[in-house]
Amino acid sequence: MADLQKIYKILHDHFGPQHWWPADSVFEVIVGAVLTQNTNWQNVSRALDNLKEDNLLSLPLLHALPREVLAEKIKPSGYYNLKARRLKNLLDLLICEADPNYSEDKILADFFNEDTISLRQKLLTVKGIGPETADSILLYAGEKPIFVIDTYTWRVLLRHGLVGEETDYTEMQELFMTNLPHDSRLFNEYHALLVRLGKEFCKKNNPLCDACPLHKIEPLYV
DNA sequence: CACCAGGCAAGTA
DNA sequence: TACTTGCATGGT
Repeated sequence: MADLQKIYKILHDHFGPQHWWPADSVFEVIVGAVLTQNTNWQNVSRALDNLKEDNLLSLPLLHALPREVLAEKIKPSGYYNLKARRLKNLLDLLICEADPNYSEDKILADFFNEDTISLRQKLLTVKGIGPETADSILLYAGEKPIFVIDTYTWRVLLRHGLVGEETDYTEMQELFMTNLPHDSRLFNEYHALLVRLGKEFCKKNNPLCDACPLHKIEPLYV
């Protein structure tokens, strides 16, 4: 079994650390997690810049901002009406349990001060937050040891014969989480490396090529 | 012009 | 349950 540790080493040796998630604050990670749904990061970055220009990138301010105004600000990220609603739903969750006198940092620290499973289920109740967005928030904002699966991850695993077409999100997540130590820094770097590999070598209509660092790893038996 | 990008929920049969 | 469709901007 070509173990996942070995694949990690290959990727890390090849690409080096990826420094994810690019953001200036925990709150920015959370907002970015919603904005990046089915959208490239460059467009998300523009949307975040719009919010920063107006000094709106804070939990209380965004929560108070009318949805229509928020939608205009995040336009470059695409699906802006939808994402404005989804963000609002998420902000409601973060605010509703919090003491209004607390700072953003305190509110978020309190929010993440709970076990990962409960938090994940809570996030998944929010309309517009699915498994990937929830896990991204848990891992990259909350530093919880949970593995994020995205289309790049799926495509990389599929192309290299590590999983079958029918493998779903949960199965792939379990594959990583039962075969690796539950370390948030490892999961952070590993997922970022898989995305990096996907962008460079596993784009949607690109064939496998010899230059891919995983070109000849052994099949993985689950 | 077509196709793609760090998904998700709602609709249909 | 298992597909399909809507959402939308900006880069290649």
